[in-house]
Amino acid sequence: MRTNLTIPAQTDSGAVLEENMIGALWHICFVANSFVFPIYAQYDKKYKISRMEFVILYVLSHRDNLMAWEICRMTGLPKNNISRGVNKLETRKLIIRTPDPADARRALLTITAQGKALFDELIVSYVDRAETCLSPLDKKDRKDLERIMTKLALATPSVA
Amino acid sequence: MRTNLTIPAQTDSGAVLEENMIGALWHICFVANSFVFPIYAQYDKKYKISRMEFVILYVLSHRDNLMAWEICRMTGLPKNNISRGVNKLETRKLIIRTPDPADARRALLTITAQGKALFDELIVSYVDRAETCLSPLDKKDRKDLERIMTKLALATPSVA
DNA sequence: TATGTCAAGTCCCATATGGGACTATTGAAA
DNA sequence: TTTCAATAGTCCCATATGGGACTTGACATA
Repeated sequence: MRTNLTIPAQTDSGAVLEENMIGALWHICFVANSFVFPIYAQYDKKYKISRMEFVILYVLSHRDNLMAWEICRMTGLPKNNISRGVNKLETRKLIIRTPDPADARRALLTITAQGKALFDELIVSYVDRAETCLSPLDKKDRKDLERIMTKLALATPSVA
Repeated sequence: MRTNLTIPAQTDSGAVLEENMIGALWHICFVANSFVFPIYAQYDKKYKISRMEFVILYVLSHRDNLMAWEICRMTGLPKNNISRGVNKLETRKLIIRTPDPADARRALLTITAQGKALFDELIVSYVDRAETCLSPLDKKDRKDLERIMTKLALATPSVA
């Protein structure tokens, strides 16, 4: 078991933000990593689904007919990685790539019934883990968290 | 420029959580990645400091006389990576490893003046980026975010 | 129809990452 | 004092990752 001494945010640098905001971002990263790590490990081990592949399935289970670069934009992940994931998912018939007849560069991606079925299986662990991780939060905390994170996600500046 | 269509959280799985909590965690991961990615790229390019090395410097600039495994616990990062980082930082004289005379397995890590100086330089970008990323939040949002993320970080279940 | 530019993906390669085995040391039990 | 288990850390290796060059196609301008 782990005691998780998180670190008090105190730096010597002339911080522009209140110092605790540095800590808040540190904690966001820590929580994000701690949250997804075991999930991806399990997906890989149990389903041979990589992080990239899961992310693609996640996006496509919400939005149909997307191009690869749109998934990049929505996830902030590099296009070569997404490209690899798309190819693998296609060969496993979990998604379908429909070439756009009007523009040969483009291909629209759609999740298959098979893909959706797998995703619905995957998301169960995701929800379980979310339940575990968010259990210390009460109703109000959750509302606040949702509001704030949505605000941040919508405004987050582009990753190069 | 990026428009960042984030994804509405709606899954078919019988979610235990309110569905928006799945979205909240998705957003946490997205924000965390988008936040740190450019920073680490810059650290690597400009200072030849890797993510692991920065993390170690960060921790050691807050707490002295730590063992490597304590850094692992505080960051959730695997011990071999931390080990590599520690070795590199030691050869660059940014930290000092003091063997524990009472137990030859142990070594206490301390940041050097040189290391602290570098860290103070690094943290400036970190704060800048934090300022950018958190700019959509008002005072109350920030307070809430800090409170909630601290709560989460303290309670986050161990990573395998 | 040439020509330059941008867009969507893919490929290649060097490096980062993490699992698991291994070493060395300590402390406890027998 | 041997044996066993646990601890701290390192090593080895297979894979994941991301930068950047490259390919192909579309479209604008001439």
